[in-house]
Amino acid sequence: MNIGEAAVASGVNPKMIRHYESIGIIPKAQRSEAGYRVYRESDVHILSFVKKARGLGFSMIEIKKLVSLWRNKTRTSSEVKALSTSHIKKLEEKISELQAMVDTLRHLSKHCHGDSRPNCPILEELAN
Amino acid sequence: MNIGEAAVASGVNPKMIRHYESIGIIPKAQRSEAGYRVYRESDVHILSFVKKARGLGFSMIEIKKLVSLWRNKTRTSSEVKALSTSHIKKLEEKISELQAMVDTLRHLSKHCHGDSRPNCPILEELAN
DNA sequence: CCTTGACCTTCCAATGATTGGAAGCTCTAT
DNA sequence: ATAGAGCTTCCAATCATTGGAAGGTCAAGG
Repeated sequence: MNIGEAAVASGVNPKMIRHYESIGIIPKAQRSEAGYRVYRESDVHILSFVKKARGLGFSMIEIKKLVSLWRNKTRTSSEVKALSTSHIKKLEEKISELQAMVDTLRHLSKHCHGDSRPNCPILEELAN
Repeated sequence: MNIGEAAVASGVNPKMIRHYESIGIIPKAQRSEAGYRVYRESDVHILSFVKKARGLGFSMIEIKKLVSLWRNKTRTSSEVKALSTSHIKKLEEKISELQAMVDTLRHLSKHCHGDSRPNCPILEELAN
């Protein structure tokens, strides 16, 4: 499989596949005589894994750990769970932060006439 | 006021003040004979405005618009409200996205024993 | 056989907001 | 006079991703 085919098969585009290789997330692909990267099913499997993990918001560093845990048959599920739990915590902190912004903005917007007059509680709040 | 004093007064550190100047968020500060940036109360006021807007998650581009609306006495509150509303929408989309991740992860974590065994539904999910 | 176009390679750069450091100048206080 | 704090500019790194340029390779069709 060429990188383009692996990209279609995994849902990770060629640019990112090369990038993941360069930062060590995935092992260095074998090369054809002409220097083209060559992929097997197992490589596509790793790429799909990475894609799913990205979809759950894990950082590349965390994904590197997840991949190595996945590959390591002597891992303990507690290691995986710890990684997941701490990630959930970070996500929830971020959500709280964003929700607080929304709450503030909603409150301010509610009191903004939104008409042709210049008077606006949103700007007033920012200015104080 | 020097940049350091303006930083304390506004809560925006000197590095960021220079950065905001360089990208045109705030007007270019006047200079002392020695080339030091000199700030007045009104400059600090803008900086505080920017800081508050950042705290509400607005992007620098949006903040640039907000500052210009704030400075423009012929603005309409509908312009401000539109900016705020579209920002709220983006925030809520982000929250939904993060919440979906949390939901999935919580579900997977719940079924993960988190003990010394290697078996782990989190990895299994990522691998499928 | 040769050309065309699609694909591959590497390298460099940009995004957005922030932070860090280096090298060098200015100010203040001792 | 000198030390130390603060200022200046410039360059670089973060994080994940995307874009482009310049050049090599492959497969198909004339």
